[in-house]
Amino acid sequence: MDSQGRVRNITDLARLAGVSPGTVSRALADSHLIAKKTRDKIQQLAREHDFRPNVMARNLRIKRAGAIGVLIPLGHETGQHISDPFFMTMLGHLADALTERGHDLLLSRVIPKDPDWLNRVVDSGRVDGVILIGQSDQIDVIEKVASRYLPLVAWGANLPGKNHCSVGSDNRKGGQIAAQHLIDRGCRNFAFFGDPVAPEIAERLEGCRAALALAGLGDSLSILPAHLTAETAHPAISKWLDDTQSIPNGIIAASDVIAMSALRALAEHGVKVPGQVHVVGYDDLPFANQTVPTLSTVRQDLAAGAGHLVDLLFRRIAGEETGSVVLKPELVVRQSS
Amino acid sequence: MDSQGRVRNITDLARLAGVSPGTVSRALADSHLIAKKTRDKIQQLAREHDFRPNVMARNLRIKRAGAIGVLIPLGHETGQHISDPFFMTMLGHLADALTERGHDLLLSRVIPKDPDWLNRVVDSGRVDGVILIGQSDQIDVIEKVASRYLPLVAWGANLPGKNHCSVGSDNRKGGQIAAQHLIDRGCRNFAFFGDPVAPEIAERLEGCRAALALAGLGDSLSILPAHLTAETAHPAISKWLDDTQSIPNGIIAASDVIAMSALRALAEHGVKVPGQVHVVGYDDLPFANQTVPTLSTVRQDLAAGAGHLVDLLFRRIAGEETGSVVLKPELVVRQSS
DNA sequence: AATTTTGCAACAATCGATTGCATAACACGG
DNA sequence: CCGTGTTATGCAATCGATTGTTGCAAAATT
Repeated sequence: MDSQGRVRNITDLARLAGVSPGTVSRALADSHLIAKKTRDKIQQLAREHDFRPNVMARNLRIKRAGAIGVLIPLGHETGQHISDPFFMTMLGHLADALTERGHDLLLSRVIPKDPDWLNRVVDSGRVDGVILIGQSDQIDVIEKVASRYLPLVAWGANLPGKNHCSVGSDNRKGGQIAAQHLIDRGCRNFAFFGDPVAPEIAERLEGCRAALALAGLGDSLSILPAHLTAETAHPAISKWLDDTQSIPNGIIAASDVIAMSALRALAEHGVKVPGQVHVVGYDDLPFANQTVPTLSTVRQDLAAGAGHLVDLLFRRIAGEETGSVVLKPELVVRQSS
Repeated sequence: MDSQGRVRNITDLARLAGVSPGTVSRALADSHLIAKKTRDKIQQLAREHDFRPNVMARNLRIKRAGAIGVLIPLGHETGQHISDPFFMTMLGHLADALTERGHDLLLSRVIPKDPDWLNRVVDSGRVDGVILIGQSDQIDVIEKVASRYLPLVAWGANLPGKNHCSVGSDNRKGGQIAAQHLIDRGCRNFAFFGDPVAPEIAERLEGCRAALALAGLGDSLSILPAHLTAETAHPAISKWLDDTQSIPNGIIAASDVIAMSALRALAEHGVKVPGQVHVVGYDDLPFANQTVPTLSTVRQDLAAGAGHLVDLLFRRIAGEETGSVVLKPELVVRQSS
C-alpha cells in the first residue's frame, strides 16, 4: 500500500492479511479452495479498506473485456450528429439490454476516413464484441471484418450476397407498404426524400418503385437524394419545394426525422397536410405522434431490434454462427396521410 | 503467432522482425531510440499482418484507461428509461466532446441499490474519470466519493455546502423566470409538476415559490410531486386533472418531457393552451418547438454544458481542483404561454 | 592508435490480477 | 508412530504491453 495506507492491489491486501496474493485472489472470488474462515477474513478486510480488484488487469489475464463496442458509422453523412433521435433511441435500448447482461457499453462515434476504423476497434482488445448502428456506406469494410471476426452484428439491411450478421426491418416491404398506402389514398405523383447511398434507404426506395410500378405509376416518382440530417433536411426540402414545378401529392420520407422537417417545410409553404399532400415517414420514433399533424409512418420495432442484436451478439461471442434477423415493418396511420 | 500464422502480440511481431519485443514497442510508438530503417521495417510488417497492440495491456502498464465513464443515476425514478430525451441529448453532446479528445465513452445506466455503485465504477480501473448525468437522490454518495476522487463531475445542481464539481443551470433563477413569466401573462393560480426529491427540481420549485411570494401569490401553488417520466407523466397528470377541483391557469413543468405530457393531457381534457392555461417547460430539448402548441420553456444550453463538463473533467484528471460552473437559464417564449 | 562519444537494440522489471502445480499442515486409521 | 489422504496455502508463470538500464559496436575525437 502507498504512504497513505491505501490498499491498491491484492498484494497490499495479502500483506495485510498475512497471506499470499493468490490466496487473496481466490478468496475474493469466493473459491472453495480457500477455507471459509480465511475467505471471510479477507473479504472483511477488503470491505474495510474498500478495495476492489482492478478490472483491467483481470480482463487482461482472463482475456475478456466486459464491454461491447457500439459504433455509429457516419460514412455518407459527415454532418450527422450522434444525437440524431434514431441513434439515440436505439442506443437507449441497447444500453438497457447490455446492462442486463452485465456488460458495459463502449460508445464511439465513427467517421470512417480510413478503411481501418473497424479493425481498430475490433483488434484493440477492449471489447468482446461490436454492434454497429447502421451500415452507412461501409458495407465492404464490414463484410471484410465480419469474415474473420465472429462477434459482430449490425443494425441495417440484410443484403443479398452479403454475409455479415444483421438485424433490421424488411426495408423493401416497408417502402412498398408506404407507397401502397399513398396510392390507396389517391396520390398519383410521388417524391422520395432520402439518400440511397445507405443500403437500407436504397431498399426502401426500391420497395416504393415496385409498388408504383405495379400500380402503373412507375414514372411518377421524383427523388431528393440529399444527405438528410435533422439539421440539413429542412433547408434542402425548402429549396426543393421552391424549385420544383409541381409539388407531388404523396411524399415518402426515408426517416421520421426527414418527414418531420418535410412537415415543417410544407407548412411554411402553405401546403396543407394531408389536404394537398400526404406524408409518410419511416421508423416510428417516439416523437412521431407528437408532430403536427401526427406522422403516419412505417414502424420498426427498435426495442425488439435491440433485443435481437444483443441476443445474436452473445450467441456469436459464444461461438455460434448465427443468421440474420429481418423484422416485419408495420404501417402506422396517423394524421399526415 | 498461432497455428494460423496470425500475429497476436508484439512478441510474435518481434520474432518475425528478428528483434526484441521492446524494440517493436518503441518502433510502433515511433520512438527515435530506434533507427529509422528498423522502425520502418517493423511498421511495415505490422501493417502487412494488420497487427495492432492490445490496448488493455498498454493501459494496464501506463495506468490509464482511455475511457470516461458516463453514468446515469436513476435513484428516485426506477422506472426511468435511459432513452429519456434529456439524457440522450446530453449523451450525444458528451460523446462528441469526448471523441474529440480521443477518449472512449463507457456508458452505464445505474440504479443505485447499494451505496457502492459509484465506488465500483471509480475504483474499477476502467475509466480515467466519471461524468454523472444528474445527481438524482444520491448527493451523499456523490459527495463522499468526490472528496477522495478528483476526476468526477456531475450535471445538476450546484448545492450550497456541497463540494463536488457540478455543471448546471441556475435552477432557482430558472424557476423564478418561468413563474414570473406566467405572472406577467396574468396567471393567478399555479401548479408545479415534478418531484423535488431531485435537487435540481427542488431548486426550480424554490425559484417559483420565491417569484410567487414576491408577487403576493405565495399560497396559490399546488404541486404534483409524482415521479414523472416520459411514460408515467401522462397518466399521472390526467388523473390529477380529473381529481382537482379547480384547474390552475399557470403550469410550470419541471422538464420539457413532463410539459409535453401535460400538453397532451390538457388537450384531451378540452383545456385550451394558452387560452385557458399557460404552460412553461424546462430544458428546451430539440422537440420543444415541434409540439402542439410549441412549448415555451426555460432553455438550458446542453451543448455548452457538455463542453464544460468535459473541460472541467480533463482539468481535474490533470490534477487541477476546479470549481463548478453555473449556466444562465434563458426564457424561450413560444406558443404555449 | 587509443580513447571517448554516440546510436541502437536487448534485457528484464513492471502494471495487477489469475491459476496450475507443488507443498505444508493436519487428521486419521492401522 | 508412520503412511496416506485431505485441505488449505504458497509459488511462479502468464496475459501483452512499456520503459529504465545496460551492453556493444561503430563513429568521432585526440
